[in-house]
Amino acid sequence: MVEITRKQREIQQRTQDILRVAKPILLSEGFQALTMDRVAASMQYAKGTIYNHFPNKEEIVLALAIEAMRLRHKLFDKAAAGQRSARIRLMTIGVACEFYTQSCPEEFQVEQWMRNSNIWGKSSPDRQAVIRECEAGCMQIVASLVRESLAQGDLPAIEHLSPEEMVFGLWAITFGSQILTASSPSLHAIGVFDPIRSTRIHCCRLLNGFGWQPLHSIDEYLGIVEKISAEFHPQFLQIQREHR
Amino acid sequence: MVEITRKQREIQQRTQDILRVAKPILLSEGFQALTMDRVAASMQYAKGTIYNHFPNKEEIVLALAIEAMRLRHKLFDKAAAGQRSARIRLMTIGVACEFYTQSCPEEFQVEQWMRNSNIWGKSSPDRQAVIRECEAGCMQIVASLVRESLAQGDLPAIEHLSPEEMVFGLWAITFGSQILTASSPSLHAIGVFDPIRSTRIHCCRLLNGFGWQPLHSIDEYLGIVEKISAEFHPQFLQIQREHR
DNA sequence: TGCATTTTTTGACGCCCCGTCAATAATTGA
DNA sequence: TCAATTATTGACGGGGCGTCAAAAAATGCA
Repeated sequence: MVEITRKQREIQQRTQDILRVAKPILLSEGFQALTMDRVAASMQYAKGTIYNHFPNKEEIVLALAIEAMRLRHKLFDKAAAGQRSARIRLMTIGVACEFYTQSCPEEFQVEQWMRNSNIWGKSSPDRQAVIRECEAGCMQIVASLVRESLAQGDLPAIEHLSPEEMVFGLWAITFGSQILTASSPSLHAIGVFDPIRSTRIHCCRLLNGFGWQPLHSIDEYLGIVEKISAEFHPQFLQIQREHR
Repeated sequence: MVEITRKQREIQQRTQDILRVAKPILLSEGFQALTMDRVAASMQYAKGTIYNHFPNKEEIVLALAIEAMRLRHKLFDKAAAGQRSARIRLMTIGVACEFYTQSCPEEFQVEQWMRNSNIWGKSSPDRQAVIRECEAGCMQIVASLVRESLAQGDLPAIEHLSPEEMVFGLWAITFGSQILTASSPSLHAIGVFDPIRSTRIHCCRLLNGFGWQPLHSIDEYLGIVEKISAEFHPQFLQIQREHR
């Protein structure tokens, strides 16, 4: 079962090689520049061989997206670990999101490609399922922090929102900000100069709004986030490196 | 100058006809099903004629997106008009967003296609500029409500955020929620059953967090939003109809 | 080692789409 | 009426997708 022949290893390796070739093409020239012929040619294989690994080019993008989301998941895991309060660990996840978007721009970009309905729609249910699992996994990490706080009493039970719905709010604002930042070049022109800072502030307001103890003033909050950021940056970098 | 010959009118009409033919193809079968040959064939024109109207199919999508965003803009205008307090009118814009996403799903969908980097990247700077103007116009409507409230004293000047950055927060959470709702079929499985209600609550928290008077309890807020929704729904429907 | 069988690789092929452009048709206006 | 202008047409070159029969390589068995 666990036995893997040399041949099988070679094939797995080639799958990796294909991804390594495809990624820069996708990132620097876009999806439509990513052609099977081109991938094959630049690896000195025939096109048919590439099709042995991926049934179409959309699957290549999804495979890249799975790698990207695994990295995101690892960052979340690291952020959520440790002995600190759930609120602090939640903030650390926010920092992880910032790290991911800023220091892993390629992975972030790949995630955006994956959300592209052209691509998503043509990919296989199998890979779609993996991605959904990964997404749900990330969600679970956050949701369990919320539940932990509820159990601890730091976070009052709220009649209006389930833990998951609270996560949904944080998720929406973080995700929405990042998408807008990435896709709205007019933001700066419009008067939003430091979207990361704005997003932090909005998250703080949301957490305080939930009544999540201890409440932080904006300045306190920003200070703590800075400290967390400085502390975790090297660890996140390490994870990013290990991710190959 | 204002004179338009019969011929020119015919041509403008045909541009419209092309859009009417293209829209359902795009919406029901996706971008890749939208081919110039197909559009031409289903209108009984030669392909070249279509190319006289649009230099490529991406432009068709952008033209549809411009129509969609014009509708959005009109809804925002209606929502922001009237004599009520700026806070209420801002909430009405939130309701307009909900209406747009739910009752104009085709337009909402087209906006998503437009954001697709394949499509955006191949379209002309002219149409891109129109879209950006439209986006900025919507942003301005909201930002001016914020400024109005600052001037009135309902909204305390905040040392941390400019009006635009406050809008950015509302925009991010609304937009983020809608995108997640539209593109994350796992949401329901994850425990978020009523994303619209959740989003309303998060917006309320944000507004209260800004110290925007009068503060509303969640229940008050939800009640007011319901009332606004009931009141404006017919008007919004009217605008939608007039929009052809 | 030799040979038959299985597995893998290859690239030409059919199909379809894009965007062009010379030829044709329609319209205009004098 | 007819020359000049404008609009329409669809065949064409270029290129990508995904397939598949044939060729090559690897494997296993005597």
